[in-house]
Amino acid sequence: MVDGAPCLWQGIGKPEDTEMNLFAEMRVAVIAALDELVAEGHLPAGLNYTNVAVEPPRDALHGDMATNAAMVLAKPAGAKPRDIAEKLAAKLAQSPRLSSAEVAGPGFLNLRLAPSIWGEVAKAALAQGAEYGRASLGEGLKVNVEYVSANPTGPMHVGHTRGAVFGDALASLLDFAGYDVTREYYINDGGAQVDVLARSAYERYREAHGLEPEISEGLYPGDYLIPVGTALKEKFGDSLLNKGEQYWLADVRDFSIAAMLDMIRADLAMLNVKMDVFYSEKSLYGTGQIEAALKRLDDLGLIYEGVLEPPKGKLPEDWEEREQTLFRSTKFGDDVDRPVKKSDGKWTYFAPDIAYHYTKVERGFDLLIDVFGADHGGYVKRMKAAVSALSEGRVPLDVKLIQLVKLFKKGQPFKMSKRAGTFVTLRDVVEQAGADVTRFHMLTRKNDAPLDFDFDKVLEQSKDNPVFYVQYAHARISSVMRKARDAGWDMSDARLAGADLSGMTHEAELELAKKIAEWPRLVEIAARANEPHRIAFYLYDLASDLHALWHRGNDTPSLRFFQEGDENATCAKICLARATAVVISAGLGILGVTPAEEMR
RNA sequence: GGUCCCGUAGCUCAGCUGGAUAGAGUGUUCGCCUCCGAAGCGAAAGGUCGCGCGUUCGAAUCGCGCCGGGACCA
Repeated sequence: MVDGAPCLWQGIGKPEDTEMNLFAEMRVAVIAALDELVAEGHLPAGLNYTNVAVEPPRDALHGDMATNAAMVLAKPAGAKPRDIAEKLAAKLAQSPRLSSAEVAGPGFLNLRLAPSIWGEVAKAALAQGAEYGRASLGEGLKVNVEYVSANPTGPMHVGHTRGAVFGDALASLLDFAGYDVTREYYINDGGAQVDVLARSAYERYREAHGLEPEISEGLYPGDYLIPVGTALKEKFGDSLLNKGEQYWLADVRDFSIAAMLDMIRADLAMLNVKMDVFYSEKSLYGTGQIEAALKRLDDLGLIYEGVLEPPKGKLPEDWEEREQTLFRSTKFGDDVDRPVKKSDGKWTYFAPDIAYHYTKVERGFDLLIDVFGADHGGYVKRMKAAVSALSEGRVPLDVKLIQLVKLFKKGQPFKMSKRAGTFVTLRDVVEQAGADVTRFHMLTRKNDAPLDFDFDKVLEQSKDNPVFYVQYAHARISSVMRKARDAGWDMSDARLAGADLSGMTHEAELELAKKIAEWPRLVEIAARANEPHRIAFYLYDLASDLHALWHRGNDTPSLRFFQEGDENATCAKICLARATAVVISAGLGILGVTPAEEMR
């Protein structure tokens, strides 16, 4: 709300924390009015208002917002919906912020806001700038979002790219919705695969010495290890040559992991993905942390020695009909209990995962989110079981699975194959499409739906490319503002905030202002659902309204943003345009996309 | 065999955690460039929301069961 705006709800009181969310504000007013009806004896006391909603109606003809209050409360209040709605309408109609309140259909109350509200919305967006729409939904709760977590054994591919973009955008969205977010990457540097990495790099090291590398089956054949071999030679000279693995494995492994992580960090930077914490799996070993986590489970009576039933169908490779140490994950909804220590006394891969998540619980997070590739779907139940057990139900773990990316070139499917050398890395994608385009496009689909990525389509500059369409809207606003400044006029936010918007009455203008008014509500909905793609769709709609208004200006000069020779009128028009740009910019910011100033 | 996801206009997909006559883009048909950036705009046509049962004032949305597609266990 703009500073100094009067409290306009007569005797009802305006909530302190509405953040110019008209829908939240109106809901508070509706509930206040209901309370008055209770006080006056028209409704019984003790009604539950949780299902009372104030929403935009599907059909704009019904007004600006609608409430279902009368229908929700009819039964518990023992009254007819339309009777309640009539009384509620009479109460609300007293507000100068409403121009009408009409009962419709089975008991909807359709509300139409006073025209002056829309100007206020635009100015509120200007005044709050990048903060407009920021929500307090998260109440400062500490949430840990773990994403990417690619093995440090090679470059990241397209699948990682989508997970990285999704996790990053989700983290930003939750931050904007009022959570205290930590972005985290779990480095799988403790398992057998990093030994394979070391052996592969060692062959490249031999190659750097002019020897023929023996890249046997099971080693990583990629060219990306050639520079690592060269670097190993620079560091160790020939001191590692012709020696048994026990002499060099640890050194080469540490060196190679560091090199891979450097590469991964560079890739993430290219994609504009940020991390707060890189958490090493290896740091859990030899420090008693795995033991501590399992002791915790043991203390809760959830660890036992036992033999698992053989699974139906084909036997998994790691199944053994021997006694091993098991975690009673079935108590928390898993299908079978899971081994944490094999019969030979070694940890299973699950054990460090448990310990790692235990550190998250111990680090005081209120909510955990893991972003996994869809191929890890099988681990979801056991991880949830572990976190639920370790935190005694206090900390929820939410796992977001990222579906496959299907690549296309000129409309033709583009198969990835390591053998054929058509392995598409994150770097390939970003170099060809650009970080902004890649990010936006990957966020135009729900995380659990497959995504088509066509290198040609995403770069197309046309309306059917949402990235372009949204960027173009922002660029147009910048363009018209440049034009106004070139006329020698002050277009600062401070000046625009003083604009007289009483002339903003055309349907196309109001449409745009109403869309801007929906932004705070949309942020909450998207955050609640953990669905950043909703931001992308909203931005497309917003851009569409901007473009529509722009084109109206072609036929109707009075609707143009630039009003020749009239500074005050231009100021009023550009106030709305600038408010639109503020929201586009904030929305793109959540998606991690840079707003364009021009489209050259 | 089991687990998870999906099924909405010819095609690609949204759909507000249960609301009114289900929406965009694309494609088809029609109208529109002397006009702030046509790199488009406006309009029309197009749907048994996979099928069935249930929950209730009210279901594309929630539950159960089928059918079909995908991913994973591998």
